[in-house]
Amino acid sequence: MSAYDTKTIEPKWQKAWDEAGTFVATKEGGKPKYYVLEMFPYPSGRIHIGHVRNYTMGDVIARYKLSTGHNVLHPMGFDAFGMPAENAAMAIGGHPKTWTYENIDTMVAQMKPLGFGLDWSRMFATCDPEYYGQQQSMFIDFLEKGLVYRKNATVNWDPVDMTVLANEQVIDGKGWRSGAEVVRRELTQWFFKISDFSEELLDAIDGLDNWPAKVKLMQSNWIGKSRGLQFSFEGTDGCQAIEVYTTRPDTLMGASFVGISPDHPIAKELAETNPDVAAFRAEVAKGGTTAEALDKAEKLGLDTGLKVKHPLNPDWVLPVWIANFILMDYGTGAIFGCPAHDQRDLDFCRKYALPVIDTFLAPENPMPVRDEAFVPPKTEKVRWLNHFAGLDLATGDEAIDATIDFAEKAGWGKGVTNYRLRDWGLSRQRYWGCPIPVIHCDDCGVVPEKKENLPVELPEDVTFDVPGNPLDRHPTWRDCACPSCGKPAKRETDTMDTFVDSSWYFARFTAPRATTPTSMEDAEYWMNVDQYIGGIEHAILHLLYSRFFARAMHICGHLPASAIEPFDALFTQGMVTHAIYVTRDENDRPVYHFPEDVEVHESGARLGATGQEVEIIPSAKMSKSKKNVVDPVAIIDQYGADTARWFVLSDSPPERDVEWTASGAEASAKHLARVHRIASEIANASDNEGNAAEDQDLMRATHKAIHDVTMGVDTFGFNAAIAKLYAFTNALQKSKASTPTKRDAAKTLAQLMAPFTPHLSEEVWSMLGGEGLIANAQWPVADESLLVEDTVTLPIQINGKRRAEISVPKDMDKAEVEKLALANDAVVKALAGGQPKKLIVVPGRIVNVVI
RNA sequence: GCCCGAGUGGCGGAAUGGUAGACGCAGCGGAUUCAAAAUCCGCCGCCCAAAAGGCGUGGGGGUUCGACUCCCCCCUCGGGCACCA
Repeated sequence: MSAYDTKTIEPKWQKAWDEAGTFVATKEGGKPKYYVLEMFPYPSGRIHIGHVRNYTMGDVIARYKLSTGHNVLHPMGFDAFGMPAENAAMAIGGHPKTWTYENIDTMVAQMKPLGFGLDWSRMFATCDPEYYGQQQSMFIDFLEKGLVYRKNATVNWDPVDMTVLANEQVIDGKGWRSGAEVVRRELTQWFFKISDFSEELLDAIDGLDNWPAKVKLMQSNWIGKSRGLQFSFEGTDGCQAIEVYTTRPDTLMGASFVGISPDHPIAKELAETNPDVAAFRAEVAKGGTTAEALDKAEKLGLDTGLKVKHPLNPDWVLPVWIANFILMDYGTGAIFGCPAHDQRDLDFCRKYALPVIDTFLAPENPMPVRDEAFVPPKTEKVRWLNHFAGLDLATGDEAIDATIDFAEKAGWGKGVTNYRLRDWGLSRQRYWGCPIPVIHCDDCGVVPEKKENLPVELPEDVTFDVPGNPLDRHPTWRDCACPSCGKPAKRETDTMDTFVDSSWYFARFTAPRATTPTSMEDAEYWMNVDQYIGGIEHAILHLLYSRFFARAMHICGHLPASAIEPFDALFTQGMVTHAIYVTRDENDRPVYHFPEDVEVHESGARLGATGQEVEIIPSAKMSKSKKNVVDPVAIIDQYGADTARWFVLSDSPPERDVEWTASGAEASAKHLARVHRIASEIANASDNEGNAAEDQDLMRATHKAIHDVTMGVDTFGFNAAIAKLYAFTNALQKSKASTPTKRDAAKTLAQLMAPFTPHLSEEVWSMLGGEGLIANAQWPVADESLLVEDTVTLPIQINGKRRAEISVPKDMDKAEVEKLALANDAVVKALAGGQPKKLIVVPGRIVNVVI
């Protein structure tokens, strides 16, 4: 009997699949298609155990669908542009391109031994000029269709390094390298008009039936549709009118100030002549640009001295303040503050001694507001005080509607629908990204590059010894002739956000070598992605941008109308987490360490090499930059790919995060060896006559396993499917059935395991005389008649607590069950001669006696 | 700060509103062995000497004959917050 030797088995079957072209996607045979896609990886250097988990899930689906008669597309590529490559070039020298392609080679070499059923012939990286050239071509199409434009937007500016920083490069409001206080600065940047699609993107969420509800909810909230009132506060002498947007117009009588954003045109204008305003704007421009930073920053205001008139009473004037919590991008960049019914406004008014005016009170317990704003749900009735639209007892929602009506009729305001969703800024002042294919000409303005000159390739002769974008200081690349008039002009030196790269790769996989962005014929056949798998961290940005992009691509003729929602079903897998180990350098900046370099004891953790004490930060998503990654290569080396694949899907439900622990892989390896051993014994056993009852039992167990495992795979219950496979293996091992029945059962076991442990399954299949490759064998179908049990065990509860059980025929009628239950010892004892208050019989389920 | 999730034995976790803890790990006991590894068999939520019984799904309330599951409040942890990918 041969041992379970993964080092010979696994390469053998990988070669067999390769030679048979098992996983090369084709459109032939008139079979239904199935497109399964896992979010493609960033080539950080080496794969980690989270990648293995993610791609194994996709592979289980891909192999299962192949065996249920589908033409399967299961591709792989790399999201290869981005900051880490430039950081590596800065830190260790070399070129981002070299670093990136070497990483890709390494990762492919690590993925191949895992035996994923991928169509490697379709692989590409987004930094391939063939890919980003097509992206540039689409950018030009988008420009023609008015889907791209330029405007000013704020960036994190490092005044020492004289460069733009990413949010993650701003630590506590300071630049990560220079340590200088970051300031917000405006630059002219490129934007996609995603906001034109707000309503459509929101509406279409309803149709995403196979998306997780939480993702749909997150996207809805992100788009943030609101209805409110837009109107102007007339200025008094010297002040222009200020247009505001409010979602609570009903509280207008509670207004105590008008607030404008520090970036509001009026604030900017004032700053030119008023040094206090200029100083205030400079002060609040410190720190990062993130919503979180702005939200958490201390609320600061400055009285401009300007006054405006209340729209309902021209004698009532309100002061105009500049406040740092008002965003220029949302609404009109100006608000009125109603402290009685908004906690932030209340804090602001208490801080700056502005009045607080109640506009409504709780019907019972009508207490005026002191230090806590009164903000009941908008569906709750409240008592209005002198409401201008004549309301007395009404809900917030009713009051808002009535107010908008009132203002529209009176002609001083109009109801407006607003969205929180902002246009997508795609400009990046960095080298390692897709160049934006436009040229700036003094005479012609912004001119797109001619399509025949695409791709606009990145120049290779660049260095990263100076901060900033090397494209900016590369005259021979930057200087060019205007495509329109031929005069000397300059190329755009901004590159695209890497989210652009990942917003259409799924479409490119359908025709990865096409000389246009997509091929309609292939897109029509393969789109949509039937099952998309990726991390919940992409719930909003990547998935929303992709939904926008598919629409934009359709408008430009690159995708059929049927593909504007590109992902039919979405599954968000949990992350593999691990503690982070960190020490501090001489400047108190964090230095991260790999788990294998750290020795963890009960008393604490130390660096293996130096014994230096290490701080342990609780588990977080595995990330190369934090070095809390586990390399699967050692596990594959020691136990084989199937063990790694089996292990990452067993135990934890796929949607949940898992904390990585090294123990447990061995147990998986033992189980697979046991399956191999059982199968070998059965393969070598001579035919015999078992007894009929044993045969019947094993057949029932087999069909139960087919049913349960199929359901598990269909519903992403991989851990549950694996538990059933354990149970079935136990049943097979203990069975006294005849050899032919056992052989059939073992072949079925191999088939059911094949999506998870394809190499072992092929081996067992061939050992037992299975025909051809198990990868191509038809998935087994459960015989319903073998699934039903004749008798069922009914638990008997007394007052909801289980006290006994009875065994009854499956279809025994209710009255009979009641009789049996009342005759049960435990029930008789509990009743003590009395009558039950209530008797509940759920046929086939449970009996509950209420006493 | 705002939006979205998750929390069940020593551990990973199972459970259409119907027997809480399937399956696996660890642990304990046994068989086999000169011995060990491997393998096989059994036990295994907590309290109680055991039985009977009681308690038990992050905490507190509620709905229900019956709640891990539904509702309300709270705690802790995780994800996202538009330039990490």
